[in-house]
Amino acid sequence: MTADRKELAALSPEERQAVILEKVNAAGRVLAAGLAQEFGVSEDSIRRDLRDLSDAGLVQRFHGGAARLVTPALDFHRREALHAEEKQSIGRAAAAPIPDGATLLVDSSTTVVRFVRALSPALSLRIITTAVDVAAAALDHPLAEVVMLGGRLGRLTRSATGAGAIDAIRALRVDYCVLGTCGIDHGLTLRADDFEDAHLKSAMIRAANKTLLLATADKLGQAATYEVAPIAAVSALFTSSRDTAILKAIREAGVDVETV
Amino acid sequence: MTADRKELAALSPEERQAVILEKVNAAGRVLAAGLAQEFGVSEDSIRRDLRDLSDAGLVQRFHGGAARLVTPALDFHRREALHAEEKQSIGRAAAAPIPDGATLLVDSSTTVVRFVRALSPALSLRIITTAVDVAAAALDHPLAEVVMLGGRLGRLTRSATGAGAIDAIRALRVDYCVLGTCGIDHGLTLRADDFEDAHLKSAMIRAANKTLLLATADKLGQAATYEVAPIAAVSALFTSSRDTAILKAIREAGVDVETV
DNA sequence: CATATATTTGCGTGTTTGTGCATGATTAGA
DNA sequence: TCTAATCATGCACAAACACGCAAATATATG
Repeated sequence: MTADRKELAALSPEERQAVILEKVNAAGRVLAAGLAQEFGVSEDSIRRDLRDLSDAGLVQRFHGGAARLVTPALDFHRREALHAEEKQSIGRAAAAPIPDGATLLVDSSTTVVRFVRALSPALSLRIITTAVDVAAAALDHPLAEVVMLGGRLGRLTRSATGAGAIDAIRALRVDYCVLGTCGIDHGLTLRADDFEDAHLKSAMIRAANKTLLLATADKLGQAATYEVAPIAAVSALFTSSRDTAILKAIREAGVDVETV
Repeated sequence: MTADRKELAALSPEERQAVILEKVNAAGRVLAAGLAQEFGVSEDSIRRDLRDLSDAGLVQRFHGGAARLVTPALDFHRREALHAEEKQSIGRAAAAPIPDGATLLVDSSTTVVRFVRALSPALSLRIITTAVDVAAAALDHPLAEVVMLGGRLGRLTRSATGAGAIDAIRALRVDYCVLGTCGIDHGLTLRADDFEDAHLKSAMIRAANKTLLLATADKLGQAATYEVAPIAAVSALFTSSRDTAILKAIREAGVDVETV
């Protein structure tokens, strides 16, 4: 949305790099030659930008351009296999208190996929999601009604993004919002590079009566630049972390913390 | 080095290796010659890729290609592949003529999933679908932009239904519509019980410049109650059927029939 | 306002990487 | 064994790259 260019107005390197980073995360990969033409600068400047972004650890370079850090190919399944047991038990714990007839709004993450799989088959549920993998898992549930929110799919999250999805969420009113992707510091945080997702998640939280947060141990204390919501917006946190200091602080914010 | 250098977007070696690794793990084994053709590079480059992957301990090489390092306990993907070599070759045949830069509107079926997997990784495509499994497969394609149309998901087709999806399709204008679920009699037919899907499919056909129909042998001559469109609405039929009588009739309706 | 300093940019130079082709070596299969 | 296919190695070429330098621009300071 910010890509509006005034044809000849020269952008500062910072601005340009911000736009490039956005493009990389949206498209998966960009070519130096194409960027040079788009911005009306030489390829050298683009290369300098790419090097800066690479040094900052935000993109991965290759000959001809740059790509997103985590390539889509080495993918979801690999991440899912990582810390599988931990995610499994978090998912199980979070699924336990879900009552019959509930409507759930579920974001995209490997942990919430476990959560969906752990939901009792005896429950009649309504599961709404933007993520293809969550939708696929939810369809295996015998009684769930599954609604997929559409849009352009992000390669990394394998989930819908953009204004369409956000608008659809704004029109919703659900019992539970189930999140698994956020880092937790003083609030729920996301890396700045997917700031579109941040809007999506805060819309999800607003649409829900209660917000459940599922977080593996590595998520706690992970400060990221973009704050989606204050920690008090969360109703309950399910985590494998044993970091008593942080957990105590979260409890004192009024969050029901359950460790597994 | 003159001649027409490929206009196709060249993948970096890293990206190519990631895709190859995926293919190896999905298919069990790959052939160097086939990969070279798919990626539009020489066999030498493929061999270098395979050597790198082998050095990294990710695949096992053999003369002619490479194989998965550890064969997982019988996978349900494997069962599907074994049972449906027919679908595989139909998908491959239908994928072959798709040009670079095309926009595809894809319906839900196991056959079109094969089609999506068979699309050359060297192509820049835009894949729009209502089916979660198609979306998941499309996200593995390195250059595709994937758009998921939202809505309530049907349990059987694992795909969006309803007025929302139909409206979204009405607003589209695409190059190819790829269908795999219809029966074929005198026209494209669907069982009466999913008449909502019939509306969806006819909207998809109307949105497209060309309609490709992928049909396993059992689909031909299968009369069902609801007619989605006349057979002449189809541009090309890819099928494993050898039923000369029906195929002749279809050809005479102006459809380009290709048997595999 | 003028000058000094810093930043950014484009171009030239040499270096690295990726690729394809040629030439032998190796292997699978008859 | 023999034969054809596959493979490794060396080489050449083009594309992409990093580095240094000078001109242009922006920013700061007296």
